[in-house]
Amino acid sequence: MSGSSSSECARIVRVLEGHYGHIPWWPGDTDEVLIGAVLTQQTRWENVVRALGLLKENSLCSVSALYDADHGEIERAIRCTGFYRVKTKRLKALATFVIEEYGGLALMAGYPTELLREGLLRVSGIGEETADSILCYGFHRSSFVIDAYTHHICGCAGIPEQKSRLKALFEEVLPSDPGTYRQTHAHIVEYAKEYCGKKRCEACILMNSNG
DNA sequence: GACCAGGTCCTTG
DNA sequence: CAAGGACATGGT
Repeated sequence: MSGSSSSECARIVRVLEGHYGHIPWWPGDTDEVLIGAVLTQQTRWENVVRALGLLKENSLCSVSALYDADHGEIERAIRCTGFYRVKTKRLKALATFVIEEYGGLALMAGYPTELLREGLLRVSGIGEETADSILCYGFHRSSFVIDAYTHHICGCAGIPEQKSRLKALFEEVLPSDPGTYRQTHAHIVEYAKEYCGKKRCEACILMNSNG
């Protein structure tokens, strides 16, 4: 608890890897990851899964289908994720970006990570976390995701930094391998869900006392 | 019934 | 630039 921030990051990565090992996380094709990344904004993943199921039943679970769909039918399918009106607009904006700027996901996949990230951040409703989730889980790029859980856990571990700083720290510490990026983020979120209660956060106690 | 969830945008100070 | 509110449904 007295090391540099980057060594603290490395410690988190090491400890959680030992604790969880490999866990499957965010399976699904690129279309599904893009859509899920928007739907999960400020929303429980279980509700996102339901919405993805409804989208599939209505043949709407793809970027190209959303591009063609009416707002009403999208809203109906994703209502259970909350913020359904604004999320429908965001999905439409994202689909429009992918189709009109790149001609589809397959072509988009041929471009470098930084270019894609800049583009995604220009889409209304796509912020840093959503963009990085799309890059990391949808396009298998080494772009580390800092979400609320990660931010919180880093605070527990004695790294009270801004999200942008944390992203740089993890990217400095991790090997440049997309699989490791995905796995590490998954570990952190699983750990947070397991140990961060509402009233008292057990993770803060565990991570400070011991490695 | 209050409180929170794997954010982002817009408005204020 | 930091802080606060809006967006909305579903679970505890």
